[in-house]
Amino acid sequence: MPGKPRFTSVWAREPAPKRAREQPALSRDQIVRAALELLDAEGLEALSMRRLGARLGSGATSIYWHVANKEELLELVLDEVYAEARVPVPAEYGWRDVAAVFAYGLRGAMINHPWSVTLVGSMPSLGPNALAAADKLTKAFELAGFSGMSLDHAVSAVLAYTLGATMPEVSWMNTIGRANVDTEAWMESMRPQMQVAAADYPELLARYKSFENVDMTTSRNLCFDFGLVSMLDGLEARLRQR
Amino acid sequence: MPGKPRFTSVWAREPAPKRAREQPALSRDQIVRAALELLDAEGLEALSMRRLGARLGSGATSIYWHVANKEELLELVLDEVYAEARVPVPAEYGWRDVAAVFAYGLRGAMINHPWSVTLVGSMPSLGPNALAAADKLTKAFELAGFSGMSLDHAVSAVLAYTLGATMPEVSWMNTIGRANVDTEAWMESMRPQMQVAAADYPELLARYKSFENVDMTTSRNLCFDFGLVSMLDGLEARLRQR
DNA sequence: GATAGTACTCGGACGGTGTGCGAGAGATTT
DNA sequence: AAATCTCTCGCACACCGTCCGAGTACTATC
Repeated sequence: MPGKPRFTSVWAREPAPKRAREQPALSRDQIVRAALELLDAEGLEALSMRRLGARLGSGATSIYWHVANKEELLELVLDEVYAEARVPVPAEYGWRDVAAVFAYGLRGAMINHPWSVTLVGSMPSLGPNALAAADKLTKAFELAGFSGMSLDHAVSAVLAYTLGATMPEVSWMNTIGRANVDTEAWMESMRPQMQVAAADYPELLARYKSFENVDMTTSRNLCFDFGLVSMLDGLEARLRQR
Repeated sequence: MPGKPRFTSVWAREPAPKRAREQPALSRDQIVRAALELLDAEGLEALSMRRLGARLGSGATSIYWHVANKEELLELVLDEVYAEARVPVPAEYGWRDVAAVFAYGLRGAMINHPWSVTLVGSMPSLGPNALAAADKLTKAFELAGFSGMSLDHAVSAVLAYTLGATMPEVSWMNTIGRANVDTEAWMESMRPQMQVAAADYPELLARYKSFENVDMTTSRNLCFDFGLVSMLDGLEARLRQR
């Protein structure tokens, strides 16, 4: 009897049955680390169980002893990205600083691991590192005076903006090709297509043309900061009015 | 000679060579429509070229005459989601109303088509409908007094928040299972795992427990609204101070 | 009306994919 | 010594995206 569909996630299962043999030759951590390397080096679609097995010097199906699914493996790897975004301890900094450091940290981590943006769209982030980050953020906001529903909502808002702002950025970089760090070059290479695409929107095109000679990454940073500060300002207003 | 890697996207190619035969038996629109149906009915991983071909009553490979790639097909389908988010004409409403209607519209469209969240993480949104929405939003903001870089940044901020807030919501719903509209039921079914996952964060758990008896969807709506209004407030402050 | 060309359709095949299964190896426990 | 547990892995299955080339039907030209 299948019963009602249950909620499944790596985080709901025992991480490892036990420590039995001295050297299990393969371990969950090892697998996750190797997967991370492969992903960083060759991207999401280069990660197959066979390739991962080869990199680990073991059979492809051996992995399935330590991990139930490919999807579970991806959950584990995604949480590693959240680990890269450090959150300062709440008591020592103001809530705005905590939020900003976290936001920049998460953005940086996602940019460092471009494959992660595809994953955040595919699965919820319930890993220990994601939870820890959310918890610390919540504590900082609580200390600042947020309470009740507003507390959760404020945390969610910062998280949402950070994710939503970073995702298209990285998505862009992904389609351009990760090897191409030369921003000027790809800007040049895509202009003709851009004109075709935006032919119906002369204003939009004009705007993008005017950005040609500003550095792309700093421009992106400014844009991110603008939105982040706006969000924090909006939250602060809500904090003061009560 | 491969040359430098070019920027490729559906939107940069000729949409259809010409109209030659009376009834080409298959058309790009038809394909996109069928794909949409299949996606809505059975989700992203149920969409294969063979299944799509079968649904169209044609061979799987026939599709490749009208569409270069599966990925291109997905770009086309994703843009259809943006089409579902109507943006009121700028001149008749204030910028906040325009932004809010768009944000709610896009969120609704993504919730209606849960597979879309995976796609927005995988590819940039450069389709005509996405561009049209961005253009109208920009016009409304310009009318309101935003200018220069702030204009783009403000539009990006609203877009980013909307995407980032909706994505986790839908991601959640996806893993729970789309057929399960009964919010109470799945809330019940996942509580034990939730406790395991959040065992290290008693405060977090306590907070979620306190939400047990409020309706999940209205709670989500409130959360979305909170963040959106905060963002708009922040933007408005920036608008006034100059 | 014959001929050439264009616009499509489609079956077959190729090289991949995730993963269930069962046989086995080696250490530990009884 | 026997049984049990932990872990590895080759094989096989069903399915995937898509290249290729032959085949069909319609249009344009002579």
